[in-house]
Amino acid sequence: MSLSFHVFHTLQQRIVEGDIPPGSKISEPELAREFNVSRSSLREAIQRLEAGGLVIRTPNVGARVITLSAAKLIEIYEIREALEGMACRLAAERMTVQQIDELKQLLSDHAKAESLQSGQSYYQSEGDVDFHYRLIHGSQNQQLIDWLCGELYQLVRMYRVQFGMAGPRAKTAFKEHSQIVDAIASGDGELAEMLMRRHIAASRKNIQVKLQLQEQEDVASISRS
Amino acid sequence: MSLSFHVFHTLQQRIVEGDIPPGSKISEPELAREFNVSRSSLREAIQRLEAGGLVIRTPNVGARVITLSAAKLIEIYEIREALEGMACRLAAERMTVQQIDELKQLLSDHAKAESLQSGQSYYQSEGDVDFHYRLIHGSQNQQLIDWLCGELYQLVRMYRVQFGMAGPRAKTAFKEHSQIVDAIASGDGELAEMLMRRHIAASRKNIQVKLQLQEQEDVASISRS
DNA sequence: AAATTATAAGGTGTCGACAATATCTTATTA
DNA sequence: TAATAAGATATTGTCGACACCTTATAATTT
Repeated sequence: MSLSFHVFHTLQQRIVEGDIPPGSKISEPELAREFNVSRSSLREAIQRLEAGGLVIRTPNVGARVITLSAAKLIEIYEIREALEGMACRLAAERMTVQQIDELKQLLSDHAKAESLQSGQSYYQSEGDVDFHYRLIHGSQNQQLIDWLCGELYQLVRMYRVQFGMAGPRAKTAFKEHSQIVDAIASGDGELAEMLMRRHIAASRKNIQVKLQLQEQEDVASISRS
Repeated sequence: MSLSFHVFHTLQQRIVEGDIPPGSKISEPELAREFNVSRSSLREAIQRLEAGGLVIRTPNVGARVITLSAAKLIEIYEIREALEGMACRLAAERMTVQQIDELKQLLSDHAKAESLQSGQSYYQSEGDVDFHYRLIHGSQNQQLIDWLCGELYQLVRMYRVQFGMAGPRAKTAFKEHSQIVDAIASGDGELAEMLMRRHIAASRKNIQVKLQLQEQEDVASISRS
């Protein structure tokens, strides 16, 4: 496979997983040595990271990993609400009965896994992503699929890791997912969209209160010191 | 300014304006000679074009300008409906009175220009874009702004040029714009979003019937030959 | 003659090097 | 001592060159 692509892929993973922390300088010579590639290949990798919104390059200075903020996370969720809502509407109109059955299967698998493990680890990290992933593909809108499952997905993952989100919304989310599938199964695009939008908006609000609490803790710890 | 950026900008313009037609091969050596730059700089420009979705690169083969299709255009409008709808909702909640006044001013300017020129040239090509542009910025969602006014905007422009769209929707669109501004002025985000979605959906449907007609003509001309 | 293989040409991927710019260190001055 | 200026160092932007892969052309075979 292309050398620069391999470097890109590795760096993307490291950034998203927090191995290279937000705000870090991306040094071309240093990384070129580490990967044993020329700077040309490394620069191409960096450019892809920039295109994916994971790093920001300033002319004649270099690239830095993006810094995360609560405000930007909210922005992402606003976009997700609009886009995945639309994806859900289209999915309701376009998914085949077979695809819908597979979605139902996925959901019942989650139900079992949840009752078994009684934890959110499986559900939140794997199941939730899987569910949204399939639904987006059900929209059969390639541009939508590419963007949501590519660029935006990596950003969401990065925030999940950095802000440590597992959330106690597992059971609630499962119920919401079920309702969405029902709407899709009955071909009600309008309802499916509305439910998905509420689902994501609820997730956003959940995050907002959590972040506000964190902020208050930070303020408290500062005034304590 | 960065050399590669200049090349990128020029090529982007040529592609969008149709000067380099869809499906064309992008030859690195050829263009490097034309711009008097090294292949490195040119490759960086091509990569940006790829990131912007204007060209597609296949490994060890090279880059080609994207090919346009009715299906892809519909996809874009589905995305715009969702995203600009959301932008409109946010704008209604967040725009200052001054910004809203400017928007009203813009609209009345359009009204004058329309009655004066009695044509759609000014309105459709400049006014429509201007209106949507301002509204999107009103959302104050930076990610949304970047994507809609950057990547997606260029794609829309490219389709407009290639498919020759001016449309007799000037008067209708103006009325719809007015309603949207009214909703924003009264701070009704829900209504503003709905109106914007209808506005874009109507535009999409308008395009769809036009494309269908073109297709029929094409079929007819083939059977005639 | 058509299909297949071998050869030649052209293009892309990758590399190391140099020039221009930015950053850090040291010396100077108020 | 703090701020500024000058120099040294490191990093980025750009270039030309080479190796590998793809594509076009010519030769061979059935």
